[in-house]
Amino acid sequence: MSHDDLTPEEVAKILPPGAALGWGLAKPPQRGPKREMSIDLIVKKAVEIADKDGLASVSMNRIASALGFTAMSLYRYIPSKDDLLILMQDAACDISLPAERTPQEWRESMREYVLGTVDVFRKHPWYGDIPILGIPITPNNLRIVDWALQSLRDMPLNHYEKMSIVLLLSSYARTYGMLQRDIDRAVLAGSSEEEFSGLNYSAALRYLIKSEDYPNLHPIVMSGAYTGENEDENTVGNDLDFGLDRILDGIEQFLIQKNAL
Amino acid sequence: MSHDDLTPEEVAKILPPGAALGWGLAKPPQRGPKREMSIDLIVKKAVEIADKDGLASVSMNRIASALGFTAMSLYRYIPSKDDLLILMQDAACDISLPAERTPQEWRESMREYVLGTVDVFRKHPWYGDIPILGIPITPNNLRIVDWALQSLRDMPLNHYEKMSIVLLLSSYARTYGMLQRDIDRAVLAGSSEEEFSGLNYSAALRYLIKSEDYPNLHPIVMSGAYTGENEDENTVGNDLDFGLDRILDGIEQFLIQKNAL
DNA sequence: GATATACTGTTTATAATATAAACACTTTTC
DNA sequence: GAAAAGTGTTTATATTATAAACAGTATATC
Repeated sequence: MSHDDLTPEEVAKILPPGAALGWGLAKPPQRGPKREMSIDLIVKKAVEIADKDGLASVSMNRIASALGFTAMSLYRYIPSKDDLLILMQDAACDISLPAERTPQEWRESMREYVLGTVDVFRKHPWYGDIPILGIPITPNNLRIVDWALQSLRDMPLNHYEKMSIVLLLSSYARTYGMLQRDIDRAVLAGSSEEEFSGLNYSAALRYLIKSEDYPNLHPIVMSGAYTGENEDENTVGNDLDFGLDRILDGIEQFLIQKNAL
Repeated sequence: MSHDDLTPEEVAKILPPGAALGWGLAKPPQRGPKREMSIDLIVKKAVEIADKDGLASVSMNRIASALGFTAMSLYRYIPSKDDLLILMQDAACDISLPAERTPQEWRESMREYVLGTVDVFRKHPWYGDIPILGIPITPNNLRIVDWALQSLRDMPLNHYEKMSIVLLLSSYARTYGMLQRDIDRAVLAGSSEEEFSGLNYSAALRYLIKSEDYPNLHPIVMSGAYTGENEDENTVGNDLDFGLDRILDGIEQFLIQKNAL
């Protein structure tokens, strides 16, 4: 249980093939013709296509054609499309991390982490479309987890408390990353931010939302706040910052209660 | 802007077809043969299939076959699969809401809302697979938004502040709903909860996570806390409750600051 | 009652998907 | 030199959403 002496081959067998490839655990072939492609090249091209045209446009054929090969050739490098997705996900997590911060700057550090993670979703709008099949186990993804933990390093919290806080932050980052991405996407699709926020639907909602059926929502729709009209009257400002401030306040309460501050 | 006198037909034109159908804004056909199906029947069957075999198994052919018709017949009722997805989403939101609570019980009320929303994801594991294309605009979905607002009704907050808090809660519910669903899914797929939590990968991670590369994560992986070994040593308990408590604490701070309590 | 109109469900057709199987080559190992 | 392992390609399969054309049916208007 605690004494583990595994060979790289054994480790590769435990992990999903895509993850094993991400860790570079596949030993290069000894015989046969020289390879004309590489895993990196394939993943890079797949990411490029996804960035430009979305995850749905990433087909084996499209990738291979862009590289000047046939679809089937890719299977000599990556066993399935699911494994390719794992590799793409990890590639998107290959970001440069900011310098470490002092323990007193835990709030800034956490904010930096959340904003940095949101950025992954904005840079790679397809990132959130890949389903989560488990906890992070690929190298770059884990590097980000390590980054998130940095802000808590010297706090008198146990491992589980630290992980729960990181999970809370990463969840928040994921949600807002996807929200932000959806807005970007709607804007790009030409439907404009107005359509996304619901501005176009204002009139329809005013007709449909009766105060009998929706007593609490009714006044908000009527005021135009639900669909984001009169954005200048919005005292809250950025929703992302608002929610993040509440979460950081909540964490602060916990840290005080734990005598960690 | 504030004086809107729209006919149902005009409202139907503003909304996406799926949403218009959800609101019952399509006038029944006047001529032609009697319809042998109905929108409700189709959506119900689609939900049934998705619940059993996942969203990917919901094809026009599969739905129609299950009802004893051909795939193309469905297009006489719903113009596209995207519109069907909107209707499925709204159908999943057709849940029974608990009794109202007093203003002092705002914490319980919010908790109830979050847990109720998480339940939608667990009951309909496909729910989170449908991409969000904008703010809620369908009847049952908006009923849930109305429910969430109830806890804030008598608080001295403006519309934007209320919506931001609801967005924070609903985002949290979404994240944990999907997380919970992913765990359920992994268990169902036979890979067992252990595989999802990463227990199966413990040995591999202990080999891969070097303290030089992952200084903050290293001790957590080595202790087994990352992969959830020794769950009995976990002092935090349920991650969902932990994060929710932090968020509610953060909201409480905000309410105090606003003299709302 | 006749006819035009609107609507029904069906059949046929299309382009795209992941990937399995068989193939002819090529490089290394024995 | 022969065997083994690996290369990229060709061919084939089952599945997808939905467009177009069809024959039949119920209603509206003459």
